[in-house]
Amino acid sequence: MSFLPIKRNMPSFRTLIIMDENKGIYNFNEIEKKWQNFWETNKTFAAKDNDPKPKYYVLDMFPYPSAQGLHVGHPEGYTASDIVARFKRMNGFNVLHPIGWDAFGLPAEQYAVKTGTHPAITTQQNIDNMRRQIKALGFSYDWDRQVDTTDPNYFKWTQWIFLKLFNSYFDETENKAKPISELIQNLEKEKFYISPDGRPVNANPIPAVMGIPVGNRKWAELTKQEQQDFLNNQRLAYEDEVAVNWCPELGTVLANEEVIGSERGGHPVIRKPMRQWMLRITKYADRLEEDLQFVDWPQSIKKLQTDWIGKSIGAEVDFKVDGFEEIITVFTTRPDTLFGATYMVLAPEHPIVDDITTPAQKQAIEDYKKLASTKSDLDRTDLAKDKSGVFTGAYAINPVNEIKIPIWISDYVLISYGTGAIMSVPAHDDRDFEFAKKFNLPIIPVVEPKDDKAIAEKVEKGEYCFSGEGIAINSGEFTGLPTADFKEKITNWLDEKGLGKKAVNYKLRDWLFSRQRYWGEPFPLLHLENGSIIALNENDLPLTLPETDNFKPSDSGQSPLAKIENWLNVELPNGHKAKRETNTMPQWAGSCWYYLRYLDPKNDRAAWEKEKEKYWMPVDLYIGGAEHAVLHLLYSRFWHKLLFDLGYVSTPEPFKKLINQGMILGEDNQKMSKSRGNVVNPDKVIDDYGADSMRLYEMFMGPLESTKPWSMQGVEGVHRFLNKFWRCVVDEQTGKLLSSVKDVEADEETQRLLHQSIRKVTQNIETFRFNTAISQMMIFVNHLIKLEAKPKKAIETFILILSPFAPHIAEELWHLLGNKTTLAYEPWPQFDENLAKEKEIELAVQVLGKIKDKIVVPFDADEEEIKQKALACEKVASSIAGKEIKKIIVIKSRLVNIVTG
RNA sequence: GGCCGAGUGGCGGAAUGGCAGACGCACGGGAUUUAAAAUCCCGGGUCCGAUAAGGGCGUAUGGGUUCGACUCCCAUCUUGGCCA
Repeated sequence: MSFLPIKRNMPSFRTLIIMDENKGIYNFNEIEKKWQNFWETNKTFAAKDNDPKPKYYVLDMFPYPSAQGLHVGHPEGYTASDIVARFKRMNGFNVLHPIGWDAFGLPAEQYAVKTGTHPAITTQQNIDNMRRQIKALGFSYDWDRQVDTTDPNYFKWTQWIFLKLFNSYFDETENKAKPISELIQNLEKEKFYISPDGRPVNANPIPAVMGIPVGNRKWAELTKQEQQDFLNNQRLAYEDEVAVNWCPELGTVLANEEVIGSERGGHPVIRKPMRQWMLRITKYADRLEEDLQFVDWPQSIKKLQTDWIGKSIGAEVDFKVDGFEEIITVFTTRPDTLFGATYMVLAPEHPIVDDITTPAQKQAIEDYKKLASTKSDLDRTDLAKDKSGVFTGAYAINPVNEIKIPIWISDYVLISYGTGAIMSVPAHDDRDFEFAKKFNLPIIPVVEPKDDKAIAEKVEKGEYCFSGEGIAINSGEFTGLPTADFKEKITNWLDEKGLGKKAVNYKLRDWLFSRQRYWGEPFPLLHLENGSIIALNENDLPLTLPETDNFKPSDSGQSPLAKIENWLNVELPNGHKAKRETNTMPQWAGSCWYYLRYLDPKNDRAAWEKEKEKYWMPVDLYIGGAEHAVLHLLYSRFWHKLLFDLGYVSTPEPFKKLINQGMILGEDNQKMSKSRGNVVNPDKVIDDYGADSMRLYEMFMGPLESTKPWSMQGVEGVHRFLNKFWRCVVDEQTGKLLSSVKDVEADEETQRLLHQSIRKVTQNIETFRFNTAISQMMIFVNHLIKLEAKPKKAIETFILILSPFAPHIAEELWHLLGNKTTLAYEPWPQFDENLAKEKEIELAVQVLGKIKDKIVVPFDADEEEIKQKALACEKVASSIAGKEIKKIIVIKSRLVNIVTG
């Protein structure tokens, strides 16, 4: 007999236990390891392609393998999806439930800059660690389908999709992408001409009769350079000189969406014009917005995307500049306020600024431009800040009344929105109003609010800014029109006079797709000496990263790749020299399509096999954090639509149903962070309480989608529940089946509770309300433990409904009850409504909605019987004495309400 | 500033028009133990009653709809998230 310290269900307490007498305690560490090994060696959760069973694809947002490892927030979503995956398997579905690694990214690269360790090494270590952690939680992933975005066998296909973007154009008439080779063919055959504004247009059907429309040109008439430029203007991936968010500290540009994060990280961002790769996501703006109606996503996420796309309908209006040839075009959603435009504002970066600035203003304008370039869009549009700006000295002419209005520059106008120029209507736009007040510019009211007289008066005096709709005033021949009519009339009027046209504008910008980094997918492109760009052949993919030990970006904004000469310089088979593109793709690239690679992860001939795609897609359930509401989800949908247009995928949308798990706060109710010291380590929780307790607790905390604080004592609570159930089945001394577990028929109450539990757990899993499912299971176990003779059949059934939540203990007990194989594919128990019914029910008896008494009636009592019994109550009788009974409301199984007069 | 969500015991939460506080945590009392841990039993929204019986009040605040409101509507306050 030996005395050994055993880790048990008392994490903070070490004790000596006589081992022989405790063979049967709930040793979660051992059990969990055992079943994890079992599942792995038996490939229990391998998904079968082309199985006759109905398919179900449950996807988790794959993690970035950080050095910190798993956070307790990760297993929340992962547990929820795992419960659904296991539930669906038991319900006869062929389930695809994969995981992988979104492994490119800045942290590994920054670590490399600091230490010289290659990011691939750091990344691999982090993946190994995180995989260990995830495996320790017992998720039912098909591990043979893992993907790693940094693996050349993976990013080969990321590059392949990039080539699809590069080699496609967007056909406006069909509203879809097509191979650019088709466009070239049509141009060569002169089915298409090129319009004066550089768009491909259908050639006239009867050219012999009609001739070429004025201004249109044939492809052959263009110079080589013009052809190149034209194609670059059509490609869905194109190079452009844009004012970017340059972050000197990170040594890279950032997408607009990323700037906020960077600023929170304390890295300032400045505006800087640079040559960049862009993706023409704006071509898909309408479809990205419209197709949201087909997906089952939270309303809030759909709205975020709609707002991000930011479609607005208005007009483009041309303003002449007094004394110059140039014309300034502005976009406005309120063309009805044109008569109230008293000045114009250009973004400081607007190309016309230098041309029109008068000598006297030159210095002031220069200084202001410099100042503005150091601010990000966020700083510039911040309403809380003071408006600033400088007069250029030039005047524009308002096309509706020929009045000269001063042209200013100000950083509240962004070059990236609309045309980079606005007409200012201070009477009806808050920011214009503030600006006009500050610089003493005239305010002319042109819209009168309909209902509120007091406000109307103030608006007329120029004391109040009214941005709503109303009736036009001071607007020449248009005076008296309601806003909506006015908009339409003036837009037509402008169009007729050639002064403007109807226009749609989007907040969504083309996607800035290049980063000046090492640790990302290289672009499969070559720059020839003559300045043209050619794409690598698909057969030449993957283009891998060169080895180096210097990961520092240059100060000029070039990627570390630009310094690696033997990779950079290429000689083509024809002897021409070329340089590789030195930018790399942003982290979003790999995550844009990973859900497709899971379908066929080892395929080296194609990104995925079409048949497999047809079988598995779309993703039925996608669970992940709400922080990806606009970025990842919008980008993926964009790529998916491209692939759909080109025929590589069969569904227009990738993710059918989406659920966001809520945030988990620290025990102090604050966001978990290292600096606060409130971070919970999943390894420690699993060590002390086991994976099953961890999983169960994460689901028991509250509704999946809400934010909620962590509580170690809460973990202990669910751990006690598992322990209790263990003791319902296992003799703690011997480790054998408890002698009170017998092959007996369950009594009526046990039967009822069991079927109520099956019903509740089934329904709750279907509606993702895991917390109440667990409560119900606790109620059942609280009952079961009191039974002298515990019916074996009922226990078996209960194990099955517990198994998606706590799979290890379920498998172990299932095995102990004499079952020979895994329960992962056992049929899900069905409930019987009759058995779940209560025999007698208690009803509350109310008089005028106030509870007076309670009665007990048989389940199937009819209304009349219930009424009589309710009226017979003594307390009821006394409170209705002397009053007329108007009606009696009977809600079966709930209550009776007696309404008196 | 805009949009979205949330406010229920000491705490996490349950009840989505029908008995408010299921289930769990923490707490108090008891059993078991030499003692503890673990386990089991009992208790509990709050106020007035005596520690009882009984009753009043109670789901952020104020109003409304309804036989009946935590639940629906309007306003206000607080708070979280996202965006600017």
